[in-house]
Amino acid sequence: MMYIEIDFSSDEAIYQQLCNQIIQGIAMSRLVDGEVLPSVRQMAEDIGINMHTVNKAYTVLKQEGFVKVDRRRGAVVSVHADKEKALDQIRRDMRAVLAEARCRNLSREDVHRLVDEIYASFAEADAGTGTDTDLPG
Amino acid sequence: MMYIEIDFSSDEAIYQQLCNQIIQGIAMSRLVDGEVLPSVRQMAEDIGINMHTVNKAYTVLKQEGFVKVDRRRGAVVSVHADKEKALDQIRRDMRAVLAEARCRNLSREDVHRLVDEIYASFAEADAGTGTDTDLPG
DNA sequence: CACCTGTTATACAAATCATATAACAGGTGG
DNA sequence: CCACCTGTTATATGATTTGTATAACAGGTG
Repeated sequence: MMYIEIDFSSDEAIYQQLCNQIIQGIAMSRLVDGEVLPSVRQMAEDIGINMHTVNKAYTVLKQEGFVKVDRRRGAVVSVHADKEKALDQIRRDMRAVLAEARCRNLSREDVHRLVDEIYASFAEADAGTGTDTDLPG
Repeated sequence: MMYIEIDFSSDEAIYQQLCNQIIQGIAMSRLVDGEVLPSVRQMAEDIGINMHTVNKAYTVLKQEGFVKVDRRRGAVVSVHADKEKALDQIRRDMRAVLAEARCRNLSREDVHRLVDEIYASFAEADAGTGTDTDLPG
């Protein structure tokens, strides 16, 4: 199972951090389609938080289509989302980030480099798994 | 003054929406360095929200270096932020957005196109102002 | 039938969000 | 000096969110 690390001093909600880390885990192929996440009780015990906080994270992930629930197994990674459906949300979020970036005098090229850097870091952990990526070199 | 539009049914906090729209206004050069924002009381009345909600937004913008306060004039747009100081936050936010994008099967090239599209939209309103941009064509 | 899943119902404390009324400190202009 | 404008602060209140806690329920497995 992948490492989950929660920053309890962060202003970001615990369930939100958990969601983000799982999504990033999927992006890095540390979590692959069909993989079973730890049960809400197990995950809660591992991290040292309440069961309901984990459940809330799973519920959000389910609503956003990152996991599906199999009653016999539990929460299963399931990435069958199409581009178009989620694009609106991504566009909104991206717009906010880019507005800040532009105010900080980051050029379009700077952002491209940052995107490449992060996408590369996603694929790094993915190197030996045989998964195909969109990466150059 | 630029248009501010609040979505009261949104799950995003009002002061947060206000911050984002002002930052996007700066990114689009609808708000330029030295420009005076409406007073907290005026802005609150215009939008139909409480003075303190506006004040909270201004306080956040001040802490993040987007405005400075001139006691005689009020909140003044002031973008003197260096790249490096704010880069960590941008990198974190960008990483979260890109993780979701990659899970939605957006390729690196797709993201580049999205970035170009948004950056272009920033510069559009900026077209007749003589401000130099990083845009191609 | 025990045992594992997610899920739901309550309840509770703490924090956040938005509102409201009121006052204070500093700068401007009549 | 005095109204008048700024941001700012102090309190208070109500709604919502967050996280925790105990407990129970429904469905699938062995």
